[in-house]
Amino acid sequence: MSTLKYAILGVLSRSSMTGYDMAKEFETSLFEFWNAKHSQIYPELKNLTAEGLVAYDIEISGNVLEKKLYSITEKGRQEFRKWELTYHKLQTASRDEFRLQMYFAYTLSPGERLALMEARLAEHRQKLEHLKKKETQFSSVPPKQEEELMDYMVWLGAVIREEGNCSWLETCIRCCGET
Amino acid sequence: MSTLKYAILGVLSRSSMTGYDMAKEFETSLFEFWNAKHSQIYPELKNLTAEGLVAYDIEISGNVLEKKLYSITEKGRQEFRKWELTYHKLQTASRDEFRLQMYFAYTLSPGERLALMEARLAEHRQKLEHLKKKETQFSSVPPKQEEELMDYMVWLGAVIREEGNCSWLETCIRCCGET
DNA sequence: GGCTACATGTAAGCGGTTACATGATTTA
DNA sequence: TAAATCATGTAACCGCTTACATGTAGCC
Repeated sequence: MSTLKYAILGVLSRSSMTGYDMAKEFETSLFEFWNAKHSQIYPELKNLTAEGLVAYDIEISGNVLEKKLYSITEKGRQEFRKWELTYHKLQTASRDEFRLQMYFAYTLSPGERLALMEARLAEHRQKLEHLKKKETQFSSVPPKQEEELMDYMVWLGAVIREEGNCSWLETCIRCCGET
Repeated sequence: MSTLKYAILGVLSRSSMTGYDMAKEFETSLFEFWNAKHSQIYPELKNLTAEGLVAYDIEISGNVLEKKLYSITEKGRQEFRKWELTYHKLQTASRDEFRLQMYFAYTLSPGERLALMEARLAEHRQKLEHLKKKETQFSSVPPKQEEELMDYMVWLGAVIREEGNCSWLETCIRCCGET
């Protein structure tokens, strides 16, 4: 069973929602480590329903619009817990176009190389800044409540990753300057 | 044009080789930031040949075996340089099953959570150790020669990434211990 | 002679993106 | 009443993985 299915089960284990809401959930809360568009979510929800891992109630919004409010079933919770307990080995590093470009950047002049790295650093710094603004959403650091603690941990993971990206590029830029 | 094509052009800009050699090159030198199997490489080389960006000479190995030794063409070099000079914006964060699992780990007991994180930390520490062993391959730190300098930079990027992963997990584990 | 590595391809299938398609509800 | 958002789907396509398929060369 693909990871997307577990992502959906996980989201539904937090709270019931429509496919539409779920697409927004991926865009907002999960975007740092997973993503899925509605075109992938709707068919997957259909499959999960067929497998009995989720179920939906139809809610009427306004006069005629039928919304499908999905919930996780007991069978779904069991299946999800099995995945959640399984340790999944580290996969091969994900594709990174920028690092690929850097690897071949010996063909560029120091100035051309520097321009790419400065642009990248600016983006990572902006992302880091954006992440740090979110720190205030936590009641304490680290939070005591379990659900919030995990939110904090993945947030911290993103912060540390961005700090690493920044310090890497800063070092690279310093190296370039010596040339 | 997909990134794989530029990866291939980049590899061939370093030195001419067969599709088979290239698959090994991806497995060894590039695996930290890109990957491609021979089943993807051969068709792509065919396309690139049709586009006139690469060309091959047939070499006879032994008595009958025909090897295709691929080289980048001048047109290929131009096309590659254009890509190499282009700044490509930061994409949405790549999918990370472990972080997804952590996000939902509030459903687990502290002990169950800890087991996952300890296992992960062990893998990252091992990878970091493995990376650090490669430091000796550089003539100096940082290297003066351009090609080696870029090898060093991507290596450093991998080291910093792994150090970040380790320190993130160490913090997470410490947090768990306080619960 | 047998095993491993070299060498080149194709086919099926999966996960994901982009685009197509439709219509209701809410808000300005 | 127009625009933005809510809401649900399908279709075509792309990049990549796994498996299928074949045969040669070098080494023990």
